[in-house]
Amino acid sequence: MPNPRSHDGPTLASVAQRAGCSPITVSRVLNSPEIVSPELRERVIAAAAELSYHVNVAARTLASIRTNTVGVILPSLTIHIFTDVLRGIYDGVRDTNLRVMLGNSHYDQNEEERLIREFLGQKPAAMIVSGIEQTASSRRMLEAAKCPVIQIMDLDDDPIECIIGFSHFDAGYQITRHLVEQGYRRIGFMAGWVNKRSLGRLNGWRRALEEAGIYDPARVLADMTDDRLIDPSAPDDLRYGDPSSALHGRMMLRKLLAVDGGIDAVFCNNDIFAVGALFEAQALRLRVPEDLGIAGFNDTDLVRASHPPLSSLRTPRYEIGLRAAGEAVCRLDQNSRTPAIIDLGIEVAVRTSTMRPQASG
Amino acid sequence: MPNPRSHDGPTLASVAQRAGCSPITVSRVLNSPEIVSPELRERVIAAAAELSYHVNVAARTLASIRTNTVGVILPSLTIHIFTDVLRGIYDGVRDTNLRVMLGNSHYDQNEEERLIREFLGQKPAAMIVSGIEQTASSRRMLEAAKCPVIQIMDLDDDPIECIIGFSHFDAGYQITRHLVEQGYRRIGFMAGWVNKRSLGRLNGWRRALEEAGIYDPARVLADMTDDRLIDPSAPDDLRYGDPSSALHGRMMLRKLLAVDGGIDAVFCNNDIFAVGALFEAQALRLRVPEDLGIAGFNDTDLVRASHPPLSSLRTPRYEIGLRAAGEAVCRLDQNSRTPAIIDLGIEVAVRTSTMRPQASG
DNA sequence: CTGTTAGCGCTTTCAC
DNA sequence: GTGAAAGCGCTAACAG
Repeated sequence: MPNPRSHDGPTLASVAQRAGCSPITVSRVLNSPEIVSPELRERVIAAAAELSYHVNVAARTLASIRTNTVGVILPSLTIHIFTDVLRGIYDGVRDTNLRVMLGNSHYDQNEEERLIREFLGQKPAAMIVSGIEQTASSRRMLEAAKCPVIQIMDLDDDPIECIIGFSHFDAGYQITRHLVEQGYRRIGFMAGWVNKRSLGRLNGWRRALEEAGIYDPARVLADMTDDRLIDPSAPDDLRYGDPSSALHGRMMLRKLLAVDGGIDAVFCNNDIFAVGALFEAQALRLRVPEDLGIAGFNDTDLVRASHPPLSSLRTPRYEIGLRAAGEAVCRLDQNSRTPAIIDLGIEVAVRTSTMRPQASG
Repeated sequence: MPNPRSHDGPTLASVAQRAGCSPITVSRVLNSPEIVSPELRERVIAAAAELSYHVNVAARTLASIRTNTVGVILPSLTIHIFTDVLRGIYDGVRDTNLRVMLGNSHYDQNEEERLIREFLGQKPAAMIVSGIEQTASSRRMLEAAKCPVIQIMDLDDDPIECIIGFSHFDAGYQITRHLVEQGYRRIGFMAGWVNKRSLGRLNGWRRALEEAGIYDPARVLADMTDDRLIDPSAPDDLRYGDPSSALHGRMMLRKLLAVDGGIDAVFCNNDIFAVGALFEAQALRLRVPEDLGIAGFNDTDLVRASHPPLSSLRTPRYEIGLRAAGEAVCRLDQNSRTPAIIDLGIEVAVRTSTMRPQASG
């Protein structure tokens, strides 16, 4: 007489019965096959296959101390930078027994805190969170968590445990240095709204200009937190979905030129803005790179294909995801929680859009 | 003496003890508050808050028949069309007790089958899968599944249960009709590689041209399955990550023009291709829309910002995700498995890139 | 409306 | 190398 609460599939016990052993042996074959005698092991594997047995994850989780779920919390599921990271994470756990539990914080620290609390409640195998801007309470929870915690996309002296990313300051500095070396002198910066990481880039931009003695604070367009609504006629999901829009880039270039018509180059906080700026330059009949140098950020596919191709700063997005998953796996294996700061580096990708004909600056 | 196997947090029992009632009452407050007397309920809620109690999902899952996890399997986590869908799904379950378990099939039906098997093994509350091209075995499993199954992104006479999408044939037909009405006569089609849905668009394109008596099979560039490698110098993750690249779009326009230099308009299988085609047209000094009309597909932010703005076909990606989640919730609530074919419709977004000056065709 | 009883399927601990 | 017993935290069923 079957129990109505029972799920229908085969259980450990039924496999055991068929293999002629006890349930615990089946469990061992599943979890540490090497400690079971080869002969018995084969029998169990055969029995499991015949029944097409599949573990009940909930039961396993309940009975064991730890789950095999890694919690991943990202600020956006649409912005290409994070979709690349996510792909890396998924690829990184592909051949392990780990699962991904994904949360979208919508760039909201309180939402992030809520998700962290919820995920931690499920005793994840590891946690991967984005950036270092967690609320105090989030940080406390993460520090108290009894699992590896990986922060990504940034670098910090004082990570919760392990942080994997690159220096946004260096990134901003290097791409701006490149512009300076090309002879551009009135170099603007455009960002939609500025989080900790964008601010790092902005500071790098500023430093490079200060060193060259050509810094002018008027040439920055950032912190437009209230200005994220970009196209009133757009459908809601597009209007609010992604604060990094090409239209926004066009608008910002226009504003920048209104402030200083003599701006000769612009560093855009992401490639989409840069492409927007390029389109605006075309509309204004500004020649790129002669009249205006344009540099993007992230080095996505788009900027390699534009006309002219845009210089950008290559960021190791996919690698960060992959490595984050790898670190989680490795920390789990070794049961270590060694602090680590992993800099995956960056690279300036120089293309036509910033190759200024060598007239005098 | 604490049990070493026990997880540290408070349990139902501890909340019950504090509230001075039995565990099952606490469980009821959590699951169907309305059947508990207000007074007791308040006490329980207070006790739970004081202990900062959080349910153990594994235990709940094990003890109940069904989980609150909806399995979502998407062919890509980077292509914008699916990231929009995913965002819709996440938003759709936001205020429910449902969780998302996400799988990436990498456009591989066998991988999809593997994921379906794995997810189904966990008795999900519902399944959301993309398209109607599942393997026979996948289809069988899904039909046998005792949970709502939602297919998305397409329409089909014979869905497993519920399908939410739009007609790709109509989409291709309508945008091509628009081009014909604008007076374009030699209209090409470009697609990187063709799945069932792209093929629908292609057939719509073909039909519209046949009706106008201007169909020429030479003007299609598709099924380039072996040609997805677009930029040998690109880093691996970018090279293989996303088959929809702007560079690919540039290359395809060039090929199309090589086949027929007189092509006067092109329908691109996605907006990224369309932007690539636009850049290539600029490089070739073709005027858009005078010399070449360009239409994209999906109506993403990018094509509204280009110069000139590109016509495209608006697809309800976000809405599909939202609705899929909604249907799952509703089917769960009503315990119904009524077949449904839900067409969320499309719309031609007409912009400058296809507004042909009214000379004679 | 509330409580009692009995598991859900697995793994841990400790014997053998 | 293998097994027996116990229990993870919760909820279904039924009783009161």
